[in-house]
Amino acid sequence: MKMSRDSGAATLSSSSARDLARAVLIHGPISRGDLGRRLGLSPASLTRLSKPFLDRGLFVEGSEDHDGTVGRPARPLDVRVDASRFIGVKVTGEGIFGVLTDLRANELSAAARPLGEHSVAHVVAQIAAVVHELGGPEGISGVGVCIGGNVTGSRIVTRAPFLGWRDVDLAGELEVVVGVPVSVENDVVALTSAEQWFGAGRGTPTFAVLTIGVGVGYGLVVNDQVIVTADSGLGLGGHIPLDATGPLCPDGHRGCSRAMLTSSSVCAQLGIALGREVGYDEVLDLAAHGNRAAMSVIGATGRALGRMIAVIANIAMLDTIVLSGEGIGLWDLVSDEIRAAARADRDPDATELRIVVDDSGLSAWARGAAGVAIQQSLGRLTSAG
Amino acid sequence: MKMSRDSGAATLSSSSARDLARAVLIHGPISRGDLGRRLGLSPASLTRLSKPFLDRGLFVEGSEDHDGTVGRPARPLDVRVDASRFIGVKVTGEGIFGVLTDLRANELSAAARPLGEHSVAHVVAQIAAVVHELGGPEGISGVGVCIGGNVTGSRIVTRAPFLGWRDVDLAGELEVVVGVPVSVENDVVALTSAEQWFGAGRGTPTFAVLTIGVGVGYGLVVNDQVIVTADSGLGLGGHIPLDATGPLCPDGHRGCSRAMLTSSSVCAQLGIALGREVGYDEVLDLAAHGNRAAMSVIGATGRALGRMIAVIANIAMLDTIVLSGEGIGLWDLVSDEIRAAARADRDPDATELRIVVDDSGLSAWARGAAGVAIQQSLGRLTSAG
DNA sequence: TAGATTCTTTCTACTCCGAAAAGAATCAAG
DNA sequence: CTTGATTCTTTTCGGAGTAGAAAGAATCTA
Repeated sequence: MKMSRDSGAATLSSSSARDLARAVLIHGPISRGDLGRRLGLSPASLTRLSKPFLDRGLFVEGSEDHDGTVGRPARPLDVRVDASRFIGVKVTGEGIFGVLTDLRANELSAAARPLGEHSVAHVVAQIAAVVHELGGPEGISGVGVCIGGNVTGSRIVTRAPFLGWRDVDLAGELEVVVGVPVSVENDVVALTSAEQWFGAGRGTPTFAVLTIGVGVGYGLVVNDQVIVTADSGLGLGGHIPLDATGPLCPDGHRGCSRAMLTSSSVCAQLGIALGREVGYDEVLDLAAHGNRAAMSVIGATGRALGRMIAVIANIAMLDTIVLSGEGIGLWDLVSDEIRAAARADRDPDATELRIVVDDSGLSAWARGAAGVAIQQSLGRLTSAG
Repeated sequence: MKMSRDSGAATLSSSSARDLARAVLIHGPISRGDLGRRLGLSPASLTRLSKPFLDRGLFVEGSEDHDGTVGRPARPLDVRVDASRFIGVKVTGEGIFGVLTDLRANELSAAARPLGEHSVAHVVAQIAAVVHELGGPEGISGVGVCIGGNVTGSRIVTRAPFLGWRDVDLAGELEVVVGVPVSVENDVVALTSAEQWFGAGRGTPTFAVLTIGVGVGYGLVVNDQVIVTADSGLGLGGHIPLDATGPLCPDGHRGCSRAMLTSSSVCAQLGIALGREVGYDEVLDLAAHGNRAAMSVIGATGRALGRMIAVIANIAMLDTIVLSGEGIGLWDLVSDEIRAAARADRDPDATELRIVVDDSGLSAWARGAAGVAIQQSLGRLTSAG
């Protein structure tokens, strides 16, 4: 028997409702018609599905977007982007970096803390300090944390070598302190998923994310699904042979991606040439000002990066690659060489690659963590209402 | 208003019905309960969905498979594998190779014809001759053709460099001659899809297919979907740098996968050493009998293959690789070196790779073509009834 | 002011699914 | 040989979700 008591409390938790919420979140203000086409649903279904979201104030109807065409103007749907704030945190061996974001993982402010020791209690305390510095946890809908290592169930860090952790319930411990839902994810998975929803991969069903910096990160999205395997936390993208004349990596591979692309490797190469220690930013600066040794090192790095891009495109069968990470500043110096090297290792008739650079550097990781929190929050919204 | 005229003519064409047909075809005799678990459907749905297939004689109920356990024995469903025969054909620059198969792409008999010239008419005639030699087209439910090059819509060869073809409606021309439905597909896509349905990839959601022989073929299946892109026919897997000390490929890449792994390259390398021309089988034979030069060449080839496997596993994020092609005979000689090389280029903590060898050689391609015809035929069955 | 056009909503019927109960076919025990 | 336990399958019934058609709404154009 049908209840008439609350006819507005329709589904909100079905698979279509979840898809709708996701589509609106990702594709900004968008009319019901466009949504119907995108999701493969009829206009009637869109009306039905969007009503509960509107009733609960999760969606707003945008201004009537009449762009000169005849006919009734579309009333685009959008999420109430100001309705909720999230905090994303990247944990490294040296410190905690956090950002405050809106519902679309746009950075509103940032904060950082150094990390003296690696005990769980200290890391949790420092994360909480960053959360407070960013104005939380009051008014915050969720906190996302990303970390280099294996994470299961978006909660437990099963293995984080750089912190010496095994099987730490980081989400649980942090929730006790901050009092809002916490999601934990592998850093590369978080970044990849955030690029898919909010970043350079928006609307692209298949693409790869390649980050360079302290390490080499590699994430893959195929047919709108982030690929996560048991090995996701291991950094498998760091073992690709790129240059047989390059330096050695810790595992003894000559010229593999870690040996060629990480900041420490680049600095070490130039350090040998100059006979003194240099930082990554200084390497870029020297190269930009014409220092021959620096240009040579950066050039070789760029060519290796181009080769890596080509291998990824060939093997993962895709044509869009997002570059990110703290070390991506070299793109501005040698983008032509990177592109040329990538093209040289592809078939001449192959599709031109689309290389997108996310130059938000360190904060890209933290925004990725926020993105994970946002996605989890969306799941809670649509399932519990 | 419901018609009672044909209450058994239930769906048969819904998405679930298609999934059911596929699952039964792939997983052999299987009970409704297992199917329900596999497809995520309730027992009630399985009864409903399987009824029309049983009514039309497309499925049979297997013998009651009571294996000692208590309770009512399961009545497993299976396709009528004897009900239909298919022919798969591989077209190369030198000849036509065809196989007769059952509904599961098992080879029943084989036939071959040389290909003197490459005109469309001649190729069509020779394919038709092979079909007749295999007992067709009477009693044949479909013919699949695979070919190295770009194919669209499972019908049109848009580009086949080794035949000098552009935009040839091979399916259409052949259907006129043989009178049964013809499907055309890129050879690597066909093989990959057949391995997924009927071969080594059965039940594995994500895996890669790597073939060596005249060329290097590479196919990818992620989350049960064969990855097909605009570049699928180009042989992108042939451009992976593997050995900086190796020979050159036609594009000038030193030690890339084509330069290292193709039969002609292997033969040429040993040919230089011995000062005479040798065939691929002879190279393997010499290596097996201890010829130092042959062992060296095969060893280097095996190590390159291992490195390629590692790159694929790392970049495509998978742990199962199917090796096939006419040149895979070297596996028997140097499997240990291949495995060792693959392991060396992976993270020490990474999942152990599952390397599966399909040693059916040339006929693997033709069975792949038959597999495509079978899949198309299944689509016709479930859509039209 | 009256169409024309386009977007959105309402109404209704249909498809598909699952939960629960009933039925069927076996084994085990008395 | 009967009874009960177990397991698989089928039937019944109601609910969730969808699309098609027609109506309604909001704009532009003549």
